[in-house]
Amino acid sequence: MSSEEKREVRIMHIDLSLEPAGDEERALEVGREDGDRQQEEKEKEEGEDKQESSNHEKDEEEEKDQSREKPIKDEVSSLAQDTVFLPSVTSAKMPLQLCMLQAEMNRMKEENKQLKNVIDRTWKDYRELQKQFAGIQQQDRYPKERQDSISLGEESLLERKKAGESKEIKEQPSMVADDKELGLSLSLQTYSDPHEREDASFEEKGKRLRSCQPFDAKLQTGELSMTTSQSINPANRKTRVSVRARCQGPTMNDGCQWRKYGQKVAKGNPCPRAYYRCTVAPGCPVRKQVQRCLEDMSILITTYEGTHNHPLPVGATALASTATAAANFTLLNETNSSSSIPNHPPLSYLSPYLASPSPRPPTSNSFASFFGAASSNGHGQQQLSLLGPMSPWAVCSSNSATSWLPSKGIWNSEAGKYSAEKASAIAADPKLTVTVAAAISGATLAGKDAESSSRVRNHWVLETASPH
DNA sequence: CGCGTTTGACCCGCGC
DNA sequence: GCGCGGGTCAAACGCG
Repeated sequence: MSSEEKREVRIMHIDLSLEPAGDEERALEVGREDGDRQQEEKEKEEGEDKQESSNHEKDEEEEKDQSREKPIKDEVSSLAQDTVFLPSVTSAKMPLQLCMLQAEMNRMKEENKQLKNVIDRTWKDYRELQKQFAGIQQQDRYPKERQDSISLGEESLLERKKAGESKEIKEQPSMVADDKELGLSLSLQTYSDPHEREDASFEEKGKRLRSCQPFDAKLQTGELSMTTSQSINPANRKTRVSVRARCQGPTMNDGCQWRKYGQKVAKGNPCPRAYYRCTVAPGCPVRKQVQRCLEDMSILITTYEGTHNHPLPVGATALASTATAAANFTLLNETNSSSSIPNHPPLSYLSPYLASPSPRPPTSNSFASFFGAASSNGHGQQQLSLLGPMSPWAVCSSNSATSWLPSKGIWNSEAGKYSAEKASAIAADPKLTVTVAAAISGATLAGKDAESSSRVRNHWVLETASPH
């Protein structure tokens, strides 16, 4: 072992960071280090036996003796020097010194053990609390939930949630924080009755604003994820897309230019809601509302409304594409299930150039594996889970992070028979394939300055409400 | 000076 | 009819 390596070992031993992520690794390192140190001690002793002392060397020892009386932090650095230069040092006083060193080492080992115990206890408590929290949330919000999903080689959040409830949380508490899981969901709703739209849309919106819902647990633990919800009102041809994003800045940078025209404090949320108008082109009817989530101020809820009357910047195209995908999904399903709405309005809330309300007959299942699965609750609401790696595509002014939270009580046991059918039908729509792919690639583009984009995993949920 | 933001007033729909 | 709440308007203000 080289002197540099030995010095590094010393430094690592001193580092007793309480970071949970590297706990086990650090423990291993400490173990290895202890082994190394024992080896070093043996080497020391051997070196002592072999070498005779000289006056010059005695001087060195005396200097070292003096250094022993220095504070511990000085001693630690001198320990490294001891280790490095020991082979050339011999002394009759060495055994005493070694005893002192070993005593010190033992003391530090004890300290390490105690700290490790503290960390372990803290983690146990944390896991227990997380388990309880997940259980409570499940009881409160998803009493009869059923979720289907197909993973893309990566385990679905929903799947994990379904299979092990809080198993993941229980067994891998650091996973959520470590993986920086990125979730994207598209929530898309259509209403034949304006009142129904108002009620359902705003009620749901209100619920989402008031509470951050189950997946927010992940958000709160540092997950990067995104939520998009879209509601379409055939009556007034308006599209609403809601995007949840963890964002430090006042607004999300979605690629468009916006001008603020109002601000209001909405009931139930002390955080003011800001109103923006698109200024990319004069007369563009698109507006957006921006409001912080009540329960997690770091989450920004942005709701877009209307259709752009101009081409979009690249950054906005990604978002638009994803929204269009959601819109197309609804169209497809409505068409397949003999929709009561014969002619759909342009569905892209962001751009008419991206809207493509022309579903095609299923020709391929190749995309089915990308999408998780679609299901229905038998009340006209459908949800599609999809998974895929991507980078954050809506970039906050500071960084990007996004998240999604499913609406309440979406799933039920009747969903199964819809799932395969719809997943393949959706998958068969080339336009959807293209738009989602565009969203993903655009995401990478738009989110290039987002942190940790290489490690993120995504969870998408597409949710629709058919006007039956 | 132009543009964007702020903020109080106003409008409108809804429920009682 | 009245009150409430959400959404919008527009004058005032700030900034580059």
